[in-house]
Order: sequence, then structure tokens, then C-alpha cells
Amino acid sequence: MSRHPYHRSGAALSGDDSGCRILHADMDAFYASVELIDRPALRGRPVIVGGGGRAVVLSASYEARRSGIHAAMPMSRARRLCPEAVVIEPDHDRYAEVSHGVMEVFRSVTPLVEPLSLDEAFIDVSGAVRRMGSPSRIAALIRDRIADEQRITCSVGIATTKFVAKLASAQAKPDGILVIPRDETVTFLHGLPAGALWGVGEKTEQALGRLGLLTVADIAHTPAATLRRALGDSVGRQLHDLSWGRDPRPVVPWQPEKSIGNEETFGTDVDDPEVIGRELLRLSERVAARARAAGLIGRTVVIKIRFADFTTITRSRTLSEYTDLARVVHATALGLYTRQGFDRARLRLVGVRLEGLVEASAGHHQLTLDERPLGWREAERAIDRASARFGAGAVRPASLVAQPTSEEDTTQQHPAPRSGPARGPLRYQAPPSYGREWGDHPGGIADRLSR
DNA sequence: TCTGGGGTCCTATAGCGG
DNA sequence: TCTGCCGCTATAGGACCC
Repeated sequence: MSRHPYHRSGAALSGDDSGCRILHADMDAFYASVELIDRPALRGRPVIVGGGGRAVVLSASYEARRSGIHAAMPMSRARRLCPEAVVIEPDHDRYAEVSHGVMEVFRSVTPLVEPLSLDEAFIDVSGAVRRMGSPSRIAALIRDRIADEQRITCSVGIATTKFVAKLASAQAKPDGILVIPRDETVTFLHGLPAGALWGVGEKTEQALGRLGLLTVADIAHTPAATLRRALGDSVGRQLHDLSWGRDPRPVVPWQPEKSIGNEETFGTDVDDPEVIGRELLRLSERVAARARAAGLIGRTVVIKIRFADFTTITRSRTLSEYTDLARVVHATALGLYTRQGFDRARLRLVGVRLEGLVEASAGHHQLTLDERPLGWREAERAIDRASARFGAGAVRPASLVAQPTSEEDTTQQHPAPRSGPARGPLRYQAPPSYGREWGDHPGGIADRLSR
């Protein structure tokens, strides 16, 4: 595959990377590229990765992008724009697997790797240049190894700060390297539109436009106080700093998770409180299982409701005790939902999130008066072990077990159950194929797997 | 044209205790 | 006792990022 070292910008051609210790590496059209590894016959054709129904485009090959398709575009529109495109359902496990290989390449250079998502990371090469050569040389090495080992291409930006390195990798795409030398940073930045700045999305760009600020240079030459008044203290200050290339943020290899959430858009809008209650239960199950898997407990439960007209609200409650139990998360979520009295409003989406996370080992959990020593905690941990052995969903609350009929399949990937109470006590039960022994009774799964 | 799902951070507001 | 101020916490919403 072709390489375009130092392409495009005049600044890059000088290639003076001394002092440029931050790399930003970004896989090119990551999901689509991974799909092409296993389907080489599709190379050169427009490929879109995304789901059906109300899904959006997750990734598009560069051939598809030429038709105007981009990530986050509704799939329905993408199909219209490019009817000949090959549409592929996303396979997140596969992307995670390739991502792991990519991150390993980065970490073979230095432990100072800060992943931003599955397909991109900042790399601080300060400690690696004596051993491995200049930042440009390290970047070339990384790109070669990823191409050889993972069979995908990536672009790398090299600069003195994270923010500029990220802009550089975007400019280098696809399959390129771009160095922004220290003394050319401001010139590079000032040639960009305001929307290129980190933190400038649609709304902020509009606000800047109303002030007549269309480029990064415009922002740089506006007094910081004016920006702070117009955009708020934090955003105003940040944009002014970034416009002059000031970005002191270090590369941080690990940061604690602050919240865990799951949400789901219904295939068609739903107004049945029973269906919504069951969905809240399913989401609570997933959230709590993820918290337990991560060894985290949380104290604030947030529900998110999106109405048919797309207006979105959140409601939250902070508990007196930390929890990682689906039973507690669900009861709280359901309480928040029913308290609103939505009266059969048509909902497009519901979500559940657990915030205020701390390490479970930190000892924040206290037994409440009605909590048995071998109770729900052990039952849910046993379910985790069953899921690990027999697959996710091997054991589920009884109200989620029954098979749906097609017309009741209201969600995109996860069928809503046919019947069963959405509220009341949670009873865990295995699907019929697992037999009676997998129930939640003494001697059943909770008991046996906790031994 | 009809808008996913996972997050983080910031701001405003309100209540509370000192 | 009342009022104002301050800091803290909880809550809700919004913007943004990938």
C-alpha cells in the first residue's frame, strides 16, 4: 500500500521533529478496514459498517466517503446516497481483538500510551528516542508493524502537544505521517477553520460564527475575556489557549472510569410501561454486570429517556450505599421512571447509567439491615460465573426469559420478552434448555457456582 | 433526513448547614 | 431570630468526542 510521508503541508516537508514528543496514531476507517481483512474481494468497493433500522454509520471505506457518507450519518440516508455500497453488520469483538494488537505495538515502544478509543491513541515517545530514533522514525516503525501484523493502515501526527498531534494525524489521512515542527505550530493552527479546535462542535461553531470568528486565527486574535463571556469561562479559556498551541495535558496511560451505562433505541417507539420496565431491567443487568466485571461500585443511578420527538431528559438518584447489584440499580431506575408519570408517552430510547464509581475493594459497601450474608450479591456473582462459562444471558431474570414473538421484538438487537412482570421481585432463571437445576433455589446455580 | 451508543466535562440551580 | 454569604452536594441539561 502506498505511503505518503510528510505529504500535503509545507510545514511537514521540513520534517524537523526535534521536540515533537507526542504522537497521535489513528487507524484509517478502522471498522471498515478490519472487515476488509477477512473480505479482500471488497477492496476498492464502497463499504459501510453499520446496523439496520435506526442505526447510524459506524465506519465507511474511503470509496464510500466519496459518495458523501461519513460516520454518524443515519444508515437510511447512507444507503440512499450510495445504493451500491456493501453494508456490513458491526462485529465489535473482532474490532476489539485487532485494537488489542495495535495497542500492543504502541506499548512495545513505550508504556506512555493513552488510548482514546479502539482505534486511536496518544503516545509520548520522550523516553524512546534515544533507543529507537527520532519521533518520525518511531512513527514509521509503528505504521510498518501495524501494516504487517494487523494488515490495516494508520496515520500518525507528530507534534509538541496532544491537540496538535491529533490535528496532524487527521491531516495526514489516509495512510500518512505529518510532522508539525515546534516553530511552525502557530502557522499551522491559524490556517484552520474554527471547527478544527478540540471542543468546537456544531453549537460552538455557530456561536463563534455569530461573533464573526471563522478561523483559528480569528479566535487567537480575540481577547480571552471576550471568548469567556461568549462561551463560558472554561470553553473560552481553552479555545484561546489551543488557538496559540498551548495544551499542557500530559499523556496519561490510565484514568479511572467515572461511569458505566447502557442505552437502547427501540426499533419503533414504545408507550407500554411494561415493555419499558423490562428494558430498564435488561439495561440494569448489563450495567451491574459490567461494574462487577470491572471491580467497581457506584452510588448514583441515572436514567435517560428520549421521547419520540427526540427531546431527551435524565433523572438521577444518589443512594445511601454504593452498589453493583442489578436488583438495586433496577429498583432505583424503575422508581425514577414511574415517579415521572409519563402516562404512556411514546419513548424512543431508554438508558441506565451508574455514576460515582469507586473500587469495590475500597470497602465502601456496607450491609443493609435486610441484606442476608449470602444474598443477592452472591447470586449475581454466581450469574457472572455462569455467563462466563455458558455465555452472556445463560441466566437471566425470569421476566426476561420467555421468547418474544416477532411483532413484540421492539428493540433492534435484543428482543423484548413476551410476558412477565417488569416490577416486583427479581427472580433469576436459566433458559429452559439449561434444565431445572439452574434455578435460583438453594442447591441451584447460585449455590453450586459459589463453591 | 432523521438523527446510535459509549462516555466526559461544564454550567446552572437549588437546598442545606455553618 | 433573621438575613446574607459561602461552600458543598445533588440534580438536570447540554455540548462534545469517538
